[in-house]
Order: sequence, then C-alpha cells, then structure tokens
Amino acid sequence: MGRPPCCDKVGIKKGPWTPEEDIILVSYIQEHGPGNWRSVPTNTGLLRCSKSCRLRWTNYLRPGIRRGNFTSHEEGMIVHLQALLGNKWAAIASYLPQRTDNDIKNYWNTHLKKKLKNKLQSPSPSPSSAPSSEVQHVDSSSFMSFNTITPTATTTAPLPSAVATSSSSTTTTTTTTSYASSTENISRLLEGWMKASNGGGSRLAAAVESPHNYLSKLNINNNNNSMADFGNGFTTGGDVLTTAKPPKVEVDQQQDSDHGDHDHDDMDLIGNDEELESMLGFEDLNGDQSNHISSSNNNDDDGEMKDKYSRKVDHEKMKQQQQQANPPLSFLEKWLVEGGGDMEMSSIF
DNA sequence: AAAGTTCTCAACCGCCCGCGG
DNA sequence: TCCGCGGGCGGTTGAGAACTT
Repeated sequence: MGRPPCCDKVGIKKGPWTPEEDIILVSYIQEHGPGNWRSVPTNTGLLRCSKSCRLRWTNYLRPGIRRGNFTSHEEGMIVHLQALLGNKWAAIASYLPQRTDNDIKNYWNTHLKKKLKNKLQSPSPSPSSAPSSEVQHVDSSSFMSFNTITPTATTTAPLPSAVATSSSSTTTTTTTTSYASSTENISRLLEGWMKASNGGGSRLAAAVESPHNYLSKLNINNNNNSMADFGNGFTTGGDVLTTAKPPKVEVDQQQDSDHGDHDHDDMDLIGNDEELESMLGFEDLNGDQSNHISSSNNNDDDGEMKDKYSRKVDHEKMKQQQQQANPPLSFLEKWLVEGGGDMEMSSIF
C-alpha cells in the first residue's frame, strides 16, 4: 500500500509537450490565471497530470523566463548562493528572477559542480586560465538590476516586467532556438491576442476541440510571419506540428539588436513585430515597465527607448527604497558593492 | 560515414508542507 | 488535533543532441 499517485496515471500522457498542448495550457492560464492546477487537465482536456501542467508553466511558459547561457554574473551568484543556502534551488532562483529553479539546478549539476571540482583539484589557476567562451563580461545594467533585486516568489507570482528584459547583459551568447525557448512568445502572443477581444472562452473551447484549427486561427499573419516564426518547425501550414530542434545558432545579440535581425534570437521570434502587433491588437503588454521583448530588441525609436529607460530607472529607484526596508543578503550586497558584480568567473573558480 | 560515448536539459517521481474542513 | 488535498521542492532519469573515435 504505497502512497496513491497524484493523479490517475491511466491515460495520462508523458514526455515532451507539444505546441498544441502549450497553447491550450497558456490560453487557459491567460484566462484563469495560474493555480488550481488540479482542475487544469479537466477543464482543458489536456491528458496531462496537474503537476506536469504546473511544471510546464513554471519552467517554460511563464512570461519573463530567460533561457540560454548563464552569464558569469549569474554563475557567481549561483555559486555564492549555493554555498550559503545549499541545494535550495527555489530559494536561489528567487535571486535570479529570470531563471527557474530547474534551470539553475540543471546548470549547477552539469556545469558549475564540474567547474568547482576542477577548481578544487587545481587550486591556483591563473585568472586567464578560464576558457574565454565561458567568461562573459557583465555590464553595468546587469549589475544594477541585480543590485536592486530582492527575493521574489518566482514560482507563484508573475514576474515584474523589469526583470524580464533583456539580453543586454551579455555581449555574445549561444542561443538554442529550441521549441521550449520559443514558447515564451506563445504566452506573449496569446496575451495580446486575448486582450484584443472578448472571446477568450470560446477560443479555448475551440483550442481544446481542435488544436490544429486553433493554431491556424492564430496564424493570422501573412506567409512571411507564419507561426513558423516561432521557430523550429512550429508550423501550421500543414497538419504536421513538430518539436524538432534546429541546430544551435551563434547569435551576436548586440548586432542582432542593432540591426533588427529576426532570424534566431529566442527573444525575437516574431517576424515583423510592429506589423504583427498591429494585426494582433497588441497593447503594451507590460504596462509601465516596458518589458516588451520584441520592442526592446528591435526598437528604432530613440525617444521611446529613453522613455522606457527613464521609467526603468524610476522603477529601480523605487525598488532600492523597498530594499532599504528589506535588505538582501548582506554578503551578496557586500560582494556587489565591492565589485563582485563585475567579477569574472575566473576569479571565482 | 558509422558507431560509440558524453553531455544537456526537459520532465518525472516522490516526499514534504501548508491550508482548510 | 487530525486528515486529506493541492502545490512546491529537490533528486533523478532518459531521450536526443553533440562530440569523438
């Protein structure tokens, strides 16, 4: 007599999520909000365990998640926090609001543990010994954003828009445009789409009834901006939807941003943003914090950028005030004040 | 080019905790 | 106080990608 399973395993689907399932889940959450996971499979018709739904949302579909390489700054934070807190990944993740506990845990197990082990085995490597590809410069904006971060309940509350911005903290990164990474835009797309009109409920029903038709309806853009622009074989042209991953693509994000290149940046998977937003009836999805990823990556309007920047600075000031009332871990503060924020990983490992 | 090995990470499993009745 | 349920968390697994031989 063991513990009963969390859900009836008969008829429960396992394995990777498909785009159809994601859209159904996201559209449901857009309508009802996250929570009450038990009812999600029932109400959506998804053949998934409630936990699986929660996990999928928390780790991949939730807005504001940043994917891809960890910066040296993030690595440093993880190392320090792990030393302080142990394997409390959720707690550590609360200091890295753009990262999920699962991501951090994986990164620790696959990269950092190895690095630390190597470090212990060779106690005095020169700072220059770290592979250059793993040492990434952390600019001041990255520093600033961390310096004002206080722990957040990443798994239970929507993220503040400000923390969801940008990839500007790295100069170069390797982006895997996997299906999972592209799902960020599904929620974004759906958010705007559902805002644009009042028919959310009926759309959900349609999605559940016929995911393919549902996707086709979403594909309201022209051929150049089809759902394939979500990346990686996410197409609606035929009946075949696939989660096949494309090869990794090197992306210079600075260049990408400067030139409005839409090819493979996981933060910029929609083709013509303005056109698409116009067609979808997007408002500023992120309110006053301007976390419009496509805009932030692709915006040629200096005035708007400055405006967004000043709002961000205001927000940071506000957070600093909050921070004074609720200070973060002192050692981290010290680490940052003393320049740890700009420390390269080579000085840690 | 093929086979074997290693690496990565999405997803699952099961335990724990908090809450409400 | 007890019990059941839902949700959260950390450990682990396994499929597929990447790399090596």
